[in-house]
Amino acid sequence: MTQVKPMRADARRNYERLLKVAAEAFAEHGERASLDDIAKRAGVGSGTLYRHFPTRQALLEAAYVDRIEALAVRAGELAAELPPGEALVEWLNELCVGTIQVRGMKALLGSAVTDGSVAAVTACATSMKGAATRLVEAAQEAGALRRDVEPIDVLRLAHGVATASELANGQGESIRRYVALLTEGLRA
Amino acid sequence: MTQVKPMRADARRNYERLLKVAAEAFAEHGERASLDDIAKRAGVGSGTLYRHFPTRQALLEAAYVDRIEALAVRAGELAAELPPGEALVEWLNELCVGTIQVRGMKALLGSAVTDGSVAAVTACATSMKGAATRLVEAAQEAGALRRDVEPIDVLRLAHGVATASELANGQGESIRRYVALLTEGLRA
DNA sequence: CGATAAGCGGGGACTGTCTCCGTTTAGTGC
DNA sequence: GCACTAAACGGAGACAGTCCCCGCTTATCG
Repeated sequence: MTQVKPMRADARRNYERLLKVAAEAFAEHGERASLDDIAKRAGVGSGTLYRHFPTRQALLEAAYVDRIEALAVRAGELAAELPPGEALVEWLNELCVGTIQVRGMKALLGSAVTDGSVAAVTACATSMKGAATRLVEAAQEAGALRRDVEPIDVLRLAHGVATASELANGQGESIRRYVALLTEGLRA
Repeated sequence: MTQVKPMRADARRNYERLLKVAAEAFAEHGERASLDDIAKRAGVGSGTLYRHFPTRQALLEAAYVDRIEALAVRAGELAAELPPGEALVEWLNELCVGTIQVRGMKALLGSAVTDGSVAAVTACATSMKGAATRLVEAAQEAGALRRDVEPIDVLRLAHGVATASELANGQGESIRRYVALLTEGLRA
């Protein structure tokens, strides 16, 4: 997983600058921020950007891995603090909020749970699925969640709920209301 | 609503050809089909396309109004055939299926229920909201639907569910399962 | 049949993606 | 220090898409 050969100093510098600039750009302009523009703002040529990150997906993922990891960690914390059913509900809430608040993350999380996409097996997809699986299984064991749903279903539905709240443009606390509706439907 | 002055014959011909070609193109390539390409395939210049349909939205809407109207009509039929609660559930099913099966329609329906968009007041948005309002109110009166949801919420959630099923790429009858989960959560 | 305004259409400016390849430079052994 | 080499750079340019502008064409009407 880690670098076999250490990167050259200039390469590493550019890589890091790109990541920083990309996170800003995606936050500012959403997932469709101009890549050449990101390269320009990072003070590198577009060739350099595309060498480090062959696809928009790759850059998006690299820019947000830490946030994804944080969500996965959060799943563990909630599992330790709350009863299984509540832990799942609370995590879904935080997941949806994150999906919407951090512009650009929605596209990333969406592709992470898309079936049939080649890019399906990525680091963040694995993290998310792992976290969801633990919470879902615990909730099912505790009898707080119907047994006919898979972790991936829960992730997809969360993505759907985030999409729905997005349509409401944050009107009337829609995220919490919609998540509540979802968890109502998921209850055993 | 109707044309104040009748269109010139050539204008009407082009308008109609564009509509036909656009429906095909959107069905084939999704909502992002190239507009210049549609113009070319219809045998007109791009200027002509943009004059008739100033935005992609406008073309999308014009190409699919009939399908939207059909859905609205279907709402009426279901309301007459089934008890209020079931009518709503069945309609949501058909709505979601349509949203996914007809490529390009998702974008249109999505923007129809987006809050804060300038394009919000369009013919298809009005139809959808009307149909949803009737079904939702009837279901609430019959005690089959929670009273704390608005018709627009239902439409948005349906859109979310369609998005979720789309992520599953039609695997395992996901549409019906997800709609069932949604309606479970919506029950009074 | 002409006049005329409605309508046409494609050239071109612009923005974005992504590749290719000549040039630069970090790292290494001496 | 110095020279060598492979790694890395960067930006020009091919390509695709959007959208506007404006000189030309043509349907329609008196």
